[in-house]
Amino acid sequence: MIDNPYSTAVLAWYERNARDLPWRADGASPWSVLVSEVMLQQTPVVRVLPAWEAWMRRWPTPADLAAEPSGEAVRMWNRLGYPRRALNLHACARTITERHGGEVPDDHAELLALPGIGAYTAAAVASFAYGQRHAVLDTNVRRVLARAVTGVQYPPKAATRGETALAEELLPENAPTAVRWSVAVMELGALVCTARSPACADCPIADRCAWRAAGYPAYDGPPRRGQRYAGTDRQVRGRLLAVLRASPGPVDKPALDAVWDDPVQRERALDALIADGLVDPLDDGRYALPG
DNA sequence: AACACGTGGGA
DNA sequence: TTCCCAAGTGT
Repeated sequence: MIDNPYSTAVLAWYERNARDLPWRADGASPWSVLVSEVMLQQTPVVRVLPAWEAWMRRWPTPADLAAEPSGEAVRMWNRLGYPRRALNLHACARTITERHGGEVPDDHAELLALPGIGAYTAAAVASFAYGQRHAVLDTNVRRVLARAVTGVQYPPKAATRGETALAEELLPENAPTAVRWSVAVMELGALVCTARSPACADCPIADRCAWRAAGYPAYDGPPRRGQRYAGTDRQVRGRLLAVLRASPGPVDKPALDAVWDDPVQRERALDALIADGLVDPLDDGRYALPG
């Protein structure tokens, strides 16, 4: 049975080229899949691998993490980036423990209600942890579909209804096949149909690729300006949190003041971290990771 | 609907 | 060096 014009070739390619990632192993728990998906939000696989191993070794179940203060999750997060994801995971663990009997929910809507779990992650966990049929639309899938089907170099900056409709239309009917298709397209985007230099010679669907057929027209949309980092509040927040993570206990204000010259920006960043729940201001004037 | 939100590696 | 990008989410 042919589900879409690409499925046979893509599934066969995945069969031979899938990476051996631990969260794809047969025995991988739903919790371990959820943790991997959150860590992989905007963070490359190679950097997630060791962090995931350490995290799962320390907190094999949601209850294990729920029993700890949130600051331990932030500390364990180390330099993965976007540390509020650590807070989200901790909050997920508490909710799962208190309201879902300690089991990661298998219902898409319940997953979506968890903190830090959006459209992509809910679909990914329902698919990869529970074998359900959902359109999984991440940056890899969006790029592959933009090229192979739509014939353009890059998808729009934000996912559109049209992209979601297309992904659902291409999704195989049979649930296990749909799951396989989803992970296979993601893998194709990650390994072959990459953003900068796609390896079209290795692509199983190059002969049906609309972008290739059109002669690889260059992206012509509005300039996609990257976000600057140096000098931003984000950089200051990063430095502040690095000091807290490196210290086994609370730190004095001067230790934090030392990371950035501009006091206005420094205070603004610290206040924001406190508001976000990533830093705890103690009564004695010192600061700590949240308890 | 833009924008904020970390970090590091490759070209 | 600078810029782009990496399994996004929340506001």
